[in-house]
Amino acid sequence: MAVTIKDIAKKAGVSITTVSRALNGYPDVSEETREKIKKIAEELNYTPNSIARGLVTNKTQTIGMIVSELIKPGVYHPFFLEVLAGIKAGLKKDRYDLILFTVDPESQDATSYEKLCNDRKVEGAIVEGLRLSDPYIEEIKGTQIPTVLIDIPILTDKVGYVSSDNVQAAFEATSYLIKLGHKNIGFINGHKDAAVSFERLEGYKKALEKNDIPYREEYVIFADFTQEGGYNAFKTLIFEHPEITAIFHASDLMAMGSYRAAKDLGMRIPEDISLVGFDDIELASLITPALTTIRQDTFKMGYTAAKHLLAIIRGEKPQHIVIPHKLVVRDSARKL
Amino acid sequence: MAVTIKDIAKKAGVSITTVSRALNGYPDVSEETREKIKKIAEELNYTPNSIARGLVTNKTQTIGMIVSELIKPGVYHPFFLEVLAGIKAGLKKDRYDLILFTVDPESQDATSYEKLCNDRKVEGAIVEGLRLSDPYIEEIKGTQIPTVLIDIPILTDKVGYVSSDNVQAAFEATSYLIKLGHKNIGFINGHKDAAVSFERLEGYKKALEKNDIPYREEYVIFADFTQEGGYNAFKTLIFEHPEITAIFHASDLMAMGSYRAAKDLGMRIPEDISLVGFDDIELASLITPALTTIRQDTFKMGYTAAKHLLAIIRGEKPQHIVIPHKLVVRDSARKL
DNA sequence: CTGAAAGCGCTTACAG
DNA sequence: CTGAAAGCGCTTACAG
Repeated sequence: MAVTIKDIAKKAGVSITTVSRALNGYPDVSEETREKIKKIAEELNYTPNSIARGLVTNKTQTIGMIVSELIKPGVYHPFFLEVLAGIKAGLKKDRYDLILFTVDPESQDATSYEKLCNDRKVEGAIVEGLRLSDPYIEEIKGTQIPTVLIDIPILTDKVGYVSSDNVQAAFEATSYLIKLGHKNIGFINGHKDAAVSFERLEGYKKALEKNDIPYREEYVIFADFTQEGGYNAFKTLIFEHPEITAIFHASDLMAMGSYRAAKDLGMRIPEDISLVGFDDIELASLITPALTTIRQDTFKMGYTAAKHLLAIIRGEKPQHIVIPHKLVVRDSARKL
Repeated sequence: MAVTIKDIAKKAGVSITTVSRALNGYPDVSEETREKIKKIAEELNYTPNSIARGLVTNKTQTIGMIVSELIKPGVYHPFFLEVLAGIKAGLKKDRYDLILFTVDPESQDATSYEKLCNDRKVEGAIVEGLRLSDPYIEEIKGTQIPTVLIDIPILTDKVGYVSSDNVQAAFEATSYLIKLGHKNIGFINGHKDAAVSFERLEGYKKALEKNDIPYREEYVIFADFTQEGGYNAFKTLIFEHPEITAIFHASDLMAMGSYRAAKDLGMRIPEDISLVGFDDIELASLITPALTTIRQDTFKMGYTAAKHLLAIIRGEKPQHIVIPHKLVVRDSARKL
C-alpha cells in the first residue's frame, strides 16, 4: 500500500540500492540519477519506513522520557511541561522523536528500566521525577543505556544528570531572609525521597552557619512538596515555635499551603510571617502577596538534558550540568 | 548483542518458528516445548524486538499525540498534563505506547499531518490544541489515519472527537449568574481560533435568551485565553460598561487576569463584581476568593480519547463523545 | 557510478 | 505439534 523504495526503483529504472543511496545523500550517485529519483519520490509522496530502517541500522532516532507519578502533585510536575518543551526543542535539530513512558512506584509493572527501554529500542532516555527509593534508581546506576536524569544525582560512564545548584539556591533564599533581619527561620522541606531535599537542607544550614545562627532541627519539617503538606507543616511550626518569623519552603506549592494556613490562623503575609518558596510556578506571581521564590530555568533543564543525552549517545562523557537559578524577590517577605 | 529468537531456538533445539509461536501464545505448541522455551527466554532475559515485529506485522503498537504550542499559555495546556495522564491510562491495557509530537503554527516544519504520522508509523493519533486556522485541520478532515481530536469538532469515517458540552457548560455558568440576580453580565471569551469559543458564546446567549435578557454584543470580548488577555478585557469591559455586575470567563486564566485588574481598580470580588471562570485549574481553589468555575474532567477526556482511538483502530465508527462537566460554586460570585 | 545479494529479527502461510 | 522458507522495507559491504 504505502510506497517503498522498490516502487521508486521500478519507476526510475534503477536498483533499490541506488534509490536508497540517492535519497540518503550518498555522494556516489550521479546528479542526474539523484534528481530523477528525488523527483519520483516526491511525486509518489514517498515516506521512508523508519521501522525498516531501524531494523537494519539498529538506530531508532527515538529517545524515551520516563516520568514517575505524572499527575500526582509531586516534586517536578509543576514544571513538567516546560521541561518537556525544552526536551523537544533540544531534540528537534537531530530529528529525534520522543516516546513517553509513565511509571509509578506502586505498580511498577514489574518492567525493569532496561526492559522498558529495550522494548522500544530507544537510543537513550531522560528520567524525571523518580523517588530515591524507586528500584529504577539502582538499575540506572548500572545501566549501559545512555541516560540523563533530571535532579537525581547519578553519574556513571553512561549516565549524567542535569539540575539546579540546589545547595546554592537554598543558601541564597535563606541568606535573603537573614539579610532582612530574620533569625528564627523555619524550613518546610520536601520529603526524604528526593535528592533535592537534602541539598536544599544543606544550603539552608550553610546560610545559618555563615551568619552564626544556630541550626535548630525542630525548625525543619519534611513535608511532601504538596500544598496540603505545607499547610500542615506551617501550623505545626507556628504552634510549636511561635518565635519563627520567616519560613523557607522547598516548593511553591507548599508555600501556597502556608498562605492558606496563615489565613486560617489570622496571620498576615508578610506582616506577621515572611515566606519564601522554590520553583516559581505560575501561581507565585499571581497570588497576593506575590511570592518571593527561587526560579529554576526548567525549559533550559529540558533542553540541556536532551542535548547532553545526544552527546552521550555520540560517545561523549556524561557530566553533571548545572542550570542557573535565580532568586525572584516579590512581596511575601519583609524586613524585620 | 541483544538476544534474539535465534539464540533461544539454538539453545532449545527447536526452530525459530516454534520459538515465535511458543512465545506468542499460539495454541499449536506442546506445553512441554512451550515451557522449555519460556524458561530459556527468561534465563537469557529475552526482549522481543518490537521493531522487527513491527516491520512484518505492520503494527507498531504506537499512537501519536500531537500537541500544538505546548508551552504557550493557550487553551488546553493548563490541563495538558491531566489529559496526557488520562491518555496513558487509556492506552495501558492494550500496551500501546505514546510518541509525542509538538507542532506550532509558525514553524509547521512543512511536515504534513500524514507525513508526521507515517514517518513513525503510528497506528492512530490524538490531537490537542490545534487552532481552527491550523492547516492540519483541513488535512485531518480528509485523513485515513485513525484520529481522535480533543475539543475540535471533526467527524469523519476515521476521525472522532471528545469534548465537554461547551454550550451547556456556558449556559449553566451564565444561568447561575442570572439566578444570583445579575442582569448585566459580561463575557470574556477565548479567541476566535478555537471551536470552544463559539460554543461557549452560544451557551451564554442561550442563557440570556431563556431569561429574557437582551444579548448585547458589546458585553462580549474575545480575548485569547491568557491572563494578560483577561486583564485587558476586564478593564475595557468595566470602563465602557460600568453597569456590568458579573463576568463569565472562557478560561480560569483569564479570570485570574480579571482578579488582577479588579485589584488594580480597587474593586472587590465578589462585592463589586462577580466572576465565574472555566476549567477549574489548580489556582482556582487556591486564590482568594476561590473562583467559581466550570470543571472539566480532563483526565477522563484523555482516557476516553485513548479508548475511542483504539476502538477506531479496531474498525469501530468514530463518534463525538461528550465528557461531563460540573459547575463548581465557590466564593467569587455573590447574590445581587 | 550502479546493482545483486545478504541480512536486520521477526511472523506467517504452507507442508508435513 | 514442528520446521523450512518467504518476506516485511530498508542499508551496506562487495563486486564490477
